[in-house]
Amino acid sequence: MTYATEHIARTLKSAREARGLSQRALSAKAGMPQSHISKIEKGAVDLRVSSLIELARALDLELELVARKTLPAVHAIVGRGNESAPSAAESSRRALKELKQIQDIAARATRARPTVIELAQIQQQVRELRHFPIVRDRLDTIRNAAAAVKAYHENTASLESLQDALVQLRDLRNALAHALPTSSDDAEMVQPAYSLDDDDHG
Amino acid sequence: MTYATEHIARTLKSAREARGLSQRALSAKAGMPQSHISKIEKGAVDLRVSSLIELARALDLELELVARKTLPAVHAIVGRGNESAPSAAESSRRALKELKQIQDIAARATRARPTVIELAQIQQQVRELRHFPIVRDRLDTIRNAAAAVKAYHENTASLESLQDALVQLRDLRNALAHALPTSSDDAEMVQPAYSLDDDDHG
DNA sequence: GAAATCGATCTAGTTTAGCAGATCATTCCT
DNA sequence: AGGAATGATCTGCTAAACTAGATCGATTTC
Repeated sequence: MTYATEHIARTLKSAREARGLSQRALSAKAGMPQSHISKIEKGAVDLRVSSLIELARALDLELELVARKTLPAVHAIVGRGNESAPSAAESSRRALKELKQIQDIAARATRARPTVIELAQIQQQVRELRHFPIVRDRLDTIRNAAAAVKAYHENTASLESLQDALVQLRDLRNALAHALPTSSDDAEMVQPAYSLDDDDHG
Repeated sequence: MTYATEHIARTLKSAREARGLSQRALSAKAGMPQSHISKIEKGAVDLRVSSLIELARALDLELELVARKTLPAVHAIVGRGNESAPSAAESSRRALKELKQIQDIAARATRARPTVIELAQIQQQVRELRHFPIVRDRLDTIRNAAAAVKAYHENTASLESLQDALVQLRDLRNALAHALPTSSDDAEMVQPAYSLDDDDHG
């Protein structure tokens, strides 16, 4: 009961944050009180399917019932590999913390200088990066970017260095995205579309 | 509210039938009263997520929240095309009825002669065939198979003709399965795996 | 005709999601 | 110090999911 429910809760929460929505903003979109969303994301409620669908729709997500046999293929597309990799998850925990820092600093810097669009773009990149399992050897890139944003915020660095950081983050995101198992690659490794139900000749 | 809920109801029902489970058998597996399952499959209730998950698990299904952008790719794997094709659905209604007949006759014949494994295999084939959108020009194959099973059941045909029918059904199933959009075919038509969230540079 | 199994439908009772709306502690910005 | 926005946490209240279990008509088999 608790495991799958919490998984959904996490998915909803991170989807909301990835879109930069507050609980209140989402509550308006989905047509339910913010207090309820808070409870949902904490896994404190066992929602009804209609609520889950409404919430998912507001987040550009869709509810699907997939055969367990096709799960690997589906996850390859949807992008999982997170909670199935227990050791990799640990290595990316530090990266997540770092990303969170960048987000904070960038948000602050944006309020100080709202005209600098690079700051918004950096926030966007970071938002997306939070969804990839970051490998250790890429952590430096993130640290460098964090330092760059901080330095720019404190007026000890030029706009150029900020743009550099942005490019680095974008490259990292694209590299990670392409590193995911693509459909063309493992099209033959994956469960074919026609063995949906049971096995033959039981 | 109603649309997506009913879609889930249909999915659950056809998954149960595909596995040859009765509502009572499923209720035992999922740990809920048969009366409740009946209501669920009729779309008369707005279930809680925990119930949906329990039910799905009992049917070897898994609940997934997928980004709307990846829906075409996911459907290519999971296998849709059913309810999205309104005209093709009509053409396969007759086929479904025919399949249902084969299932009935084969079940009866099996009880009469439990040692004939071909009968069980035919039932299995039919069970799987029910999940494909049958095109008109394949209907004859099904009709022929139905006649063959009936004739065998009534002792007016040999075991050989029954085996022929089985081979025909198997071939049909495989042909239909391969006719589905395979991953290798439209791998490039499909949403790439890396545009999960929003678009860049909003 | 009897027995079994199927899905649908009722009764009655308990639990809980969901709503409306207020409150609170944090945090950040002026 | 004040103001704005964040997420978490309360208070009723109502609607409905869920439980346990019995019953029903239809099929099907013996």
